[in-house]
Amino acid sequence: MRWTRYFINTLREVPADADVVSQRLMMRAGMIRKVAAGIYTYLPLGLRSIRKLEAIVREEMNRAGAVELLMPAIQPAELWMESGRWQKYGKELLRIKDRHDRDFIFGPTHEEVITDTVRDGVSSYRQLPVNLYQIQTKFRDEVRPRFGLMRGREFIMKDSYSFHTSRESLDETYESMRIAYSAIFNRCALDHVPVEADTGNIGGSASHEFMVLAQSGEDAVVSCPSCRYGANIEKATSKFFDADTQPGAIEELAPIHTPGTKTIDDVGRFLGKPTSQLVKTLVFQTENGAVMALVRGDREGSEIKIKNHLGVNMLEMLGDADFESSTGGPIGYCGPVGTKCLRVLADASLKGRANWVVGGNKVDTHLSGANPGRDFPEPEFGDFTVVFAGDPCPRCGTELQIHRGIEVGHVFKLGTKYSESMNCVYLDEKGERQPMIMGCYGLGIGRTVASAIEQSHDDDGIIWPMPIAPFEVVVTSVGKDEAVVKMATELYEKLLAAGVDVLFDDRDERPGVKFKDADLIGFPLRIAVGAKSLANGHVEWSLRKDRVKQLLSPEEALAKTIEAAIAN
RNA sequence: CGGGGUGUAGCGCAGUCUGGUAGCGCACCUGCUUUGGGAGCAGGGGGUCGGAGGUUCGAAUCCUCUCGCCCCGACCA
Repeated sequence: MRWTRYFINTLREVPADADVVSQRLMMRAGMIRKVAAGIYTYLPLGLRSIRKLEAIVREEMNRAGAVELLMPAIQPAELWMESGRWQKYGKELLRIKDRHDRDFIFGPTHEEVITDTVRDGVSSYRQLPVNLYQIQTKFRDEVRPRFGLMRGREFIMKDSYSFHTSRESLDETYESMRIAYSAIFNRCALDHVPVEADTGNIGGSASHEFMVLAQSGEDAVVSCPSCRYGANIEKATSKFFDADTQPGAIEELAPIHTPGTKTIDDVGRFLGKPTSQLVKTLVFQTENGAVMALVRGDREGSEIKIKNHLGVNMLEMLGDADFESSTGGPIGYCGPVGTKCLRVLADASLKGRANWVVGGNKVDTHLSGANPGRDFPEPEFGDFTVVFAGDPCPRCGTELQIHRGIEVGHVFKLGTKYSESMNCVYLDEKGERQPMIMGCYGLGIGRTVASAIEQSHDDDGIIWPMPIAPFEVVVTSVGKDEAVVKMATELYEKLLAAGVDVLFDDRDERPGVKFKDADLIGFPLRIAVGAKSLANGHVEWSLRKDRVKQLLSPEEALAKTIEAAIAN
């Protein structure tokens, strides 16, 4: 491809609304163009990288035994009503009506359609397992789209769904998908880590996310530096020891006058005790009513963990308005003794501890010597707190670390959630109807490309990993000298003939402009042809990643380029 | 959904307070000079100032409504 015949528009200035590096560079390099919030055009250069990644994904999916199909972006509401997600999915579901006023949605994911497809096409255990995938544009009406391709409302995703007759079979496919995902990210030279994850809106029993570690990541990843433990902070646990707490003698329940101590820090200061020895009370509103969660004073409650434990759809901090009527105590002095809350949860770090200091459900009053089982009903113990950096690893006890990460892939064991609600069954060897056991596997295409840029760039532009670079090589002619143009054209044509993905910068521009553009777009290899070096029989060969220039004969440059390009 | 900000040429911005009919840089076109890391000079094209309504002799500027976009929070694949 010749630059002058292509469609590239690089920007010297950064668009004002781009705030992460991948978005800035993709916009400046002319790869994407914003059309509306979270909605982008993939310009020719950007589309090339997307297509290259898609090809890699197809290869690895096919290798893993998955079979490609393509489902519609638009889906009838009935399927979503059947699975129950028409109500549950919320405002992110982009809903539309057709001319007959019938309800449809733009698909954010395809569990419903694939389940409908498979229940129709599979009736015997002999046809299972099957693993189907597609690469397609998804729609999620995000509350706050941002960061370019990182969080769009319209985005390209690879999604696969597998159907099985047994847990073991699901485990096998799940494992093969995890291997395929790692292979894909490795081929893109992405520094990634698989971690345990919450299942969120999709549901199911187990799930892992593939995280690319990057400062701009929107997720927090907890990892252990010595064993392989890694988890999204939503899911992460720690082996949390409470060394300070010895059961000791059981005290009597006694009120303490604690005027003006609304926060846990106030109480700690007032009583002269570290907050770790106090109990913090959190109250949430759910669709079933108010719920209380008790955590150690120096820890933070995890809404996701609490929500999962309760099995509710809605969980939010209880507002001021109906606080007292729901809990029986004022804000700041709320506690488990005599509470009106329906359920009381307590973090595992409190288990076995005696003589709790808790809110007294009366203004300016706390209670000491509160003992579960005696002074208030035994709470439901569980892991309800957020892991902090430095907490002991749940597996080996080493201090955990927390990093920012970008979620580029997510695999789930769905079990029978959709097959049961949607009656997706097969006949087993005995002729009995059984729900299929399902798995699903998502991979964000645009997000992966953006992540590659997040991980690999410098002040001048993108440094592409060769496999997803829009072009592998740029041939830059420097000046209009006849011999230069002739040599550059010849090199370009030979590279083309050798099957190398090459762009010929044949523009009538000053060298500085061409080099700056080449660095910005980030072609992994560059051959520059200029009059001075050509007079000595040389062209200049360099890699984008180190920009070390080598003077080579045209033949050597050609051979080296072909070797480097074909190598991947 | 709450809070804050912003909308003027393809991109980055000034002009708005104090009303007088739109400007700068980049990009683009023409010419000359230049030519190995975003050239110089000269000339030129391009904007219903987000939209609607109002006030006024006159509105980018003041008022009302509305829409888009951005940030923080809440929420969430």
